[in-house]
Amino acid sequence: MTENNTLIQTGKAADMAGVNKETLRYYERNGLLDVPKRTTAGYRMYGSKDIERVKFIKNAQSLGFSLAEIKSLLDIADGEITNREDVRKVAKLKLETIEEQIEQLQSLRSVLSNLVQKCESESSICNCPIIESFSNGGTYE
Amino acid sequence: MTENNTLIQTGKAADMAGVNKETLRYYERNGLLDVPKRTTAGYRMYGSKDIERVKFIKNAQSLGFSLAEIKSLLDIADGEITNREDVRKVAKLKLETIEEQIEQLQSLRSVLSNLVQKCESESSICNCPIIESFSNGGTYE
DNA sequence: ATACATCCTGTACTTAGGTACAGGGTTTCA
DNA sequence: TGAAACCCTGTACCTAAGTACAGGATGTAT
Repeated sequence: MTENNTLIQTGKAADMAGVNKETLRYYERNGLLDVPKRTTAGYRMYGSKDIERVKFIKNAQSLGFSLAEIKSLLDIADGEITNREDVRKVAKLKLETIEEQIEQLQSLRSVLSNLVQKCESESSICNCPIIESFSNGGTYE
Repeated sequence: MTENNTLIQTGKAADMAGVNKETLRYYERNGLLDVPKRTTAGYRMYGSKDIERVKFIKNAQSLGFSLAEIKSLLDIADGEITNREDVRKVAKLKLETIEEQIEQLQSLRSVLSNLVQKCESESSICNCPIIESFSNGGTYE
């Protein structure tokens, strides 16, 4: 295992995770991050897991998940939801969302790449139907 | 073509697009929606294209795009960006983003579906590594 | 002709997700 | 031993993306 148990303080941790120091405090306040260990002087000390976790949060955010949704995802991962039924229920719901998102992104991708190709070959301004093909491409009625 | 040229007013349009009336005004103010036709009394009248457009915006938002990004996407579709070079540049950039997002979602999907399966078969609480497999699964250093 | 649902404009408020001090305590290094 | 470079808490502020009036006009059904 590539475990690394050295602890670092707020500034470094924030840099490594690619966020602001205050963001770490904010996530802590909102239960997205465990309360970290402290030195006797009260300095927060973070481990590599914490940094991974923050990166995960940022990733998930860029995919359109809200912090509340991300929290529920992390709660599953943490085993904080102890009822097996609940785990399955939540995970399955997320799975459905994710599958829809993938489909929509794929449809958007094909439209865009089509557009790029047309723009590369044709000489007239291409009036491609991004909206038409996407706004109904998903799972909306 | 399944064209439908009947115009409807704000309340109905908002309902059909699944948004608040004020949101339509907000989008109009921010250039995401064309200024609509008006009756002599000043009532806004929307067509089916407008509704599609709003649905598109909502879709794209749920995928993590900001309104600013969506606007640039729509500007391409509208042919508002007239320089072919620019169209290609913007579209290609978006394409890259989209591809990354798809990859990340796929990786998250596999972790989650794995989790669901394990939860269905094993009897101990599964401490699955959602974070580990996802926080570095993308294109982050 | 009057009630009731809609619409208009403008401005103010709200929520999520941070970000930025102010005022004060450590640690480190010369 | 004191300046630099960290850290702490609390509170205030900020941006994006809406959402909610207030105060007034319009349209429609009885």
